[in-house]
Amino acid sequence: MANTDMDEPTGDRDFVASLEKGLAVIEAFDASRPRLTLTDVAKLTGITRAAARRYLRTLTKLNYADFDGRYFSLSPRILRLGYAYLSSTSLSLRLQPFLEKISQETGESSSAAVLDGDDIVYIARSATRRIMSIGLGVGSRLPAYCTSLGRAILAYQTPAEIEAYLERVKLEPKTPKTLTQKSDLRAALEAARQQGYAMVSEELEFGLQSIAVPLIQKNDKITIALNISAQAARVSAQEMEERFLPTLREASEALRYTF
Amino acid sequence: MANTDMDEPTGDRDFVASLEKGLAVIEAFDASRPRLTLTDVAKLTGITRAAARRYLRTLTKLNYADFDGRYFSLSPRILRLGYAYLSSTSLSLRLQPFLEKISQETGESSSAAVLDGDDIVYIARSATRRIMSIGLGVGSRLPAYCTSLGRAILAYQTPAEIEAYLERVKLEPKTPKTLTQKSDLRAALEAARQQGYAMVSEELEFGLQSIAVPLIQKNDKITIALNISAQAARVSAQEMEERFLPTLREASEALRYTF
DNA sequence: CATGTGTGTTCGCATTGCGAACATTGATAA
DNA sequence: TTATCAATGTTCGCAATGCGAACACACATG
Repeated sequence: MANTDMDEPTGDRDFVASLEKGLAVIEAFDASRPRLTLTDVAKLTGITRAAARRYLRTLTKLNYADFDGRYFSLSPRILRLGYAYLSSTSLSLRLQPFLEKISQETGESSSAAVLDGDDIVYIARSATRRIMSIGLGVGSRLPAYCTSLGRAILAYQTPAEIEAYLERVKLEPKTPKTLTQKSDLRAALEAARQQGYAMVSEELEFGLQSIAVPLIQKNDKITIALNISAQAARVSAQEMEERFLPTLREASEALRYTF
Repeated sequence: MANTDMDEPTGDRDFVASLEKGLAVIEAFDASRPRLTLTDVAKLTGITRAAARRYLRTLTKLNYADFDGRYFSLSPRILRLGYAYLSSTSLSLRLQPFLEKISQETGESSSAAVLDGDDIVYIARSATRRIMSIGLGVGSRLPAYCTSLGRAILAYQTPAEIEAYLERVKLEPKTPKTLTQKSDLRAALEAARQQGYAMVSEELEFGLQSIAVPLIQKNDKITIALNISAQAARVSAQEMEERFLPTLREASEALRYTF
């Protein structure tokens, strides 16, 4: 995920380009690239090898990264950065009891996520059982277009924001059921907005079904949603709507205006 | 948490001081300080107001922070930084199934944590029910000295590392039962090392009891531990040892050398 | 209304971080 | 085994970036 917009001169004397590059270096690491040489990081971020070397050595010196003589890897201290956000908003802390209650009442997994760019990020989760092949802990991110959480949030953005999103998003099929036509996604978002919830059946992953509602924050802002997920083979869409939607709405209502 | 060691000239031309300051700015935010002015950040980090202003504006421009005209706050994008670590190590992903199995078998909450400095950081968790007053999601941190996870890891550090840790740690009492004598903690760590597990009863929080075992990583390194927590009123220490320890040991054995 | 304090901003300048050139290492071909 | 080449890591002269003292502004207080 090379951050090529670093090349754009901002002409802004208040901008600290070194911080931008440093953060890009951190984000160069991911599941497919857990250990990187300085040349790897230079290629992924578009900065020179000399610069990559300086940032990596700085991160190592500050204990945010480890070095084994050739490869760099991130260290647990990096979690302080994400924790700074989670603790500062207390999102997890305040949402968790509601998600656990939902899980307990429905016997299914429940999550909350926030929209960040074109992705949703999980900020709290209560899992009764494992129904997905990928682990979804706090901090995990998924594309918004094919998740009920993403659609429940996107549906409440301004028409201009929705159109801008539809224009730039690439609707990659995750399953044969994934909506890949932008007109279809636009209609699904409009429907979600009308009915006050979003339902996604096997668009993200085969066998997975989920329903989500938006959480109305202060100033009627909406960037958070709550959901319930279940296996499509065990729970039909109609059951989700009849059994789970009231529970979600109750939780959302209790949390209205508290964020 | 002012980072005053930034004032030390490192004389190191490979060190990027701007990155150090930028990361310190991010870490200035926490639960007690979710929204800060640039003057607040300057005070907390020890940098000038002008510098604080540049870093905060840079973070805002990169969408890592928000600005309302006077106050700055972190944005969800910051979670990408912690996610870079979690996804790169796949720790949560690989540990989660084991913790869920432990939770299912024992009916109690199970967690995994990694040692980072003098704290433990939660990296995976399976909670059957809420038994603590504080939420403990991934990224949460607790002091190592009064947690079973912390002791299960500390017990396996080198004697020099343990002595260095005992010298610098401040054993603040969290409850009347917290060990506050360093000789007592040293003995508890030695006992944990001998018996292969650590047990903590109501030292972190009243009514909370937990048992943890270390996870032996590659090269016989130990920086991760697994635990089970329960309410002291419901489960005695002896029950934990008899019923829960085998389950933990089994999981730890299955994961031996895989990290 | 004047003064003092706290907070935010500017711009001349020095230090910091840059990257071209060099050094080292490892792979490959003869 | 040796020479050559490519890839990767490192250095240091230098200019651009980030610094902070001084200034500007806003608000509180007497």
